[in-house]
This record gives sequence, C-alpha cells and structure tokens, in this order.
Amino acid sequence: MPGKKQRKSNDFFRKVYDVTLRIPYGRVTSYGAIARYLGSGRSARMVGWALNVCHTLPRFIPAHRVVNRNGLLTGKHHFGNSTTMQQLLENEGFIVDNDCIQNFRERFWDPSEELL
DNA sequence: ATTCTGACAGCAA
DNA sequence: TTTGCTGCCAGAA
Repeated sequence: MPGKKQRKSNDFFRKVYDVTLRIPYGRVTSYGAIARYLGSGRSARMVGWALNVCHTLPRFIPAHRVVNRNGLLTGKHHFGNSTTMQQLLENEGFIVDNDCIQNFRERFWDPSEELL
C-alpha cells in the first residue's frame, strides 16, 4: 500500500473541506462552527489553515462561505484579489458592507444542525 | 529539536 | 464596551 504517510491531520483537513463543500448555496458558516462540528471546538485556527491551502486542491472549495463568527470576511486577503471573496458572496445574493456580511444570523448555517 | 506564525474564539480586565 | 492575552494544532524556517 503506497502512500502510507497519511496522518490524522489529513483527515482533519479533509473533514474541513467536506463540511465546507456541504455549506448550502447562499449560506455561510464560521470557522468555529466547523471546528466544533469536527470535535475540536477550539481549533478554529486550524480550519483557517486548512482553507488556506485549499486552493492547492484540484477541487473547488467554497471557502468564501466561511467567515469568522462576526460575519467578517477575515480571509478575503487569501483569495486572488482582496475583492474576490466579496464578489463571490454577492454573486450568491449576499450583501457585504465593510467586509461584513449583512443579515449574517439569517444566513448562518451550522453544520451541527445539518437539517437540510 | 525549537520557535514562530496563522483565514479564530473565548475569556479576563 | 473594547482591548489584550491564551488555547488550539499543524507547517515553515
């Protein structure tokens, strides 16, 4: 079995991507919410780290649907242009003002609830 | 091996 | 209320 270097971290990262991919169109969630859903309630920073390298993946990850707990686009700087994240969100019907998602609470999607 | 940093969040003052 | 420190864990230097 080749590629035996798999680690748990891979699993963690994969879960992050998996959850992110399940965020419904037009909804957003937070780093902390994902972390909690994964069982590591206080490793929100790792979620961000995972998303930071998600662009290296062959698969598209809707990372723009993940913001911090205030609905602030803290990761916008990690998209090609600083405006890319906001544009992607506005393209989904979000109203972004001053890097903050309006009606964040209504648009918030908690992976723990996962009631589609 | 050790130290620093990072797309956060919670809590203390 | 705002500010600042701490916890978390994986990578890079």
